[in-house]
Amino acid sequence: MCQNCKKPYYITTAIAYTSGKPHIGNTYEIVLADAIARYKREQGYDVFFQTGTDEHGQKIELKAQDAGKTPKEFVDEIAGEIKGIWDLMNTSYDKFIRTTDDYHEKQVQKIFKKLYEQDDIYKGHYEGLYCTPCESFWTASQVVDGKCPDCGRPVQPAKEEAYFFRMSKYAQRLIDHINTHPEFIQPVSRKNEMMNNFLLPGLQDLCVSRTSFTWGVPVDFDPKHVTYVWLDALTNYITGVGYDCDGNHDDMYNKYWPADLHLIGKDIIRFHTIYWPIFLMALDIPLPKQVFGHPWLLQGDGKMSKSKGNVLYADTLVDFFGVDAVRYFVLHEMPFENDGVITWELMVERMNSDLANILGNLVNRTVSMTNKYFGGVVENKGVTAEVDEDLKATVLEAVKKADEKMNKLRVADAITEIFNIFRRSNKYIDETTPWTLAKDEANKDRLATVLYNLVESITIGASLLESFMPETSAKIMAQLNTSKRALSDMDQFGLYPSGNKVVEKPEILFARLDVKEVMEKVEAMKAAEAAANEPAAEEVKENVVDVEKKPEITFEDFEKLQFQIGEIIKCEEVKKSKKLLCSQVKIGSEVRQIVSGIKAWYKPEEMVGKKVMVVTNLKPAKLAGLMSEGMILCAGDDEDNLALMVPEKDMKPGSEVS
RNA sequence: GGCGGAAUAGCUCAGUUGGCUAGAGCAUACGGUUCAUACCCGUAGUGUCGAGAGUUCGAAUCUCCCUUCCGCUACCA
Repeated sequence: MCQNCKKPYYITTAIAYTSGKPHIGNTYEIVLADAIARYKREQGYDVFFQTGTDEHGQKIELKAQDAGKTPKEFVDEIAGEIKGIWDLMNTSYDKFIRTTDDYHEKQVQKIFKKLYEQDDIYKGHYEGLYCTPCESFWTASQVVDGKCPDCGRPVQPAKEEAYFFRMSKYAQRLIDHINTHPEFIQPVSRKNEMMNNFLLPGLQDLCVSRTSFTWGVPVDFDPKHVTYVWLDALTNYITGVGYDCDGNHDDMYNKYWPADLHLIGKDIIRFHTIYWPIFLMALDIPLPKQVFGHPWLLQGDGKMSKSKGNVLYADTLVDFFGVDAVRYFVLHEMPFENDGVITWELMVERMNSDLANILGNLVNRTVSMTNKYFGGVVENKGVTAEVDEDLKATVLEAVKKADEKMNKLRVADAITEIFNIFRRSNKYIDETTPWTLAKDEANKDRLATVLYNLVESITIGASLLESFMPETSAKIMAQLNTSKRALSDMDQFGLYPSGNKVVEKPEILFARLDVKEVMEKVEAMKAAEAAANEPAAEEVKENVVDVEKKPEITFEDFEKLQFQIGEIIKCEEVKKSKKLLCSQVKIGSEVRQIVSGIKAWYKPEEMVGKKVMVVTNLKPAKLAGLMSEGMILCAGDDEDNLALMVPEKDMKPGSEVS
């Protein structure tokens, strides 16, 4: 590499799934990546920042169908919406890749073929290990007594073929890599989880193709298969920079791969730290340097979900607070390892105390005083006092500390360090009391120096802020009539051009908000939304769950099942298990013991007395050491809600359901 | 059930290899100030550092045990 060339830095986010509009939790990731990317540019790296969309899969095929669109039309629309939000948030990505881009699909096909030809991928046969009703495949170790671990029915020879990747072949190499590169998985606590749960017990082979749907990248040598999610999605990180399976890589690829950082949600750490590295090993490509699984941004009243009506979208928040306030909030409120919380009240609080009071007001009072006492001219007269030293030290120290925090990806902590500059500056005003100095002409030069020091401190602080709040940073620079200070110049204090003139009238950067007023607006907005959704038939369509379809069965198959009403007469927790409840259920004249995995949704005492629908001719099985003679039926959706099936009228226990 | 982590002020958390009266922010109360967006600055706090035992001159920090919570995972008829 040449001496004058900047060091490359390649950062990616996960690609967003185009099944719907991303909420603020999803948006957090791109903002976080943007802050890191912008900061790395400040540090002098040649940054390439890639994001994009994951657009294949059965769920999208079904959603498109419901919307009366082709899958491509559907994903075009959603991808556009996602890109719109990324742009709204002022994120500086260099590339927006879509898994439906033709160069990507082409490479996925080549990669699939290559891996197949070198025997890393093989066509699987599930003889004796396929459960037809569950439409699931099991490995020998998963099958219990020759029966499906899911439903307990005997597993049968394969009916559907699929391609598998031999994960175990590379497991040891990956274990060694992780052990010798402690920075690879961040935060480190995740490393143990991956090791103990997957790598050390032995990796299962991974299914990499599907025949049950068609909206995907076809396997070109066996077209009834489409590539299943991970081999398609993960490879975006290399195809986006011009990887070519035949070796004719784009220069971009040679320059930027291996990636410096994959920024992803903690839910997909496994795929990025196990499957992805192994795919790369199979392709004989270097591994990314670091994978950071960030925590989640949660609503105060639980996980965001449409049915709860508590989903927050970036654009809604921006309407209330503005882009930079939202950026500030998600970046500041999210710790490194634990989940962060977002509520309207917290947003208002941060907005008022940090942005309006500490930062906005500081700029405002400084500019005002400069105008009032010196007609806007900022001049360093060099009349120093002891307090100045502490101010300077704090400012220069904050620059260093923020830099250290950013190098460790501690973005929230870095912001806190920057705000220490503003806090210290406010204190400096109180210590120097410019309004007192102004009363005596003899102190004029001291007063000028004080204001110069303030303007200089704000210039440095606001320059640092650029990575996190670019618009605000620019606005402050405009008010101070200067340009952004380079990071490399921040090791000294006093570069603000003496004699420069600030704007005449300070513009309010962040207006204080009244919590009550905001909450009233929020309630009004929610009410309007509810009213708009209520009568609409689309609502029904919107609020549905799509599940993988099971093969058709005959009436004879159905007749094999027996359903009856059972009354729960006793119910207690299964102590050994986290999820199980053990119920005594009266069905006709007999009482059966049934174990169900519903502890998270129902307390034993609220189960008692309920009449429920039971599958009564299911073969008894042992669960956590207890016999279970049947199955209590429940409905579950994609948002983790669960409801018992109870008869619409009161029925006698034992009544048959047909 | 397996593996891992956590428990510190009202709230959110920080506390490096054991070492002086245990810290920050927010919220609260009181005081100061008036350049500024009723802002800013200062002071005050309360803490059996989850319970118990141990090692040590000395433990928030190390060991053991208990309780509670969380994460991943298995099971979830």
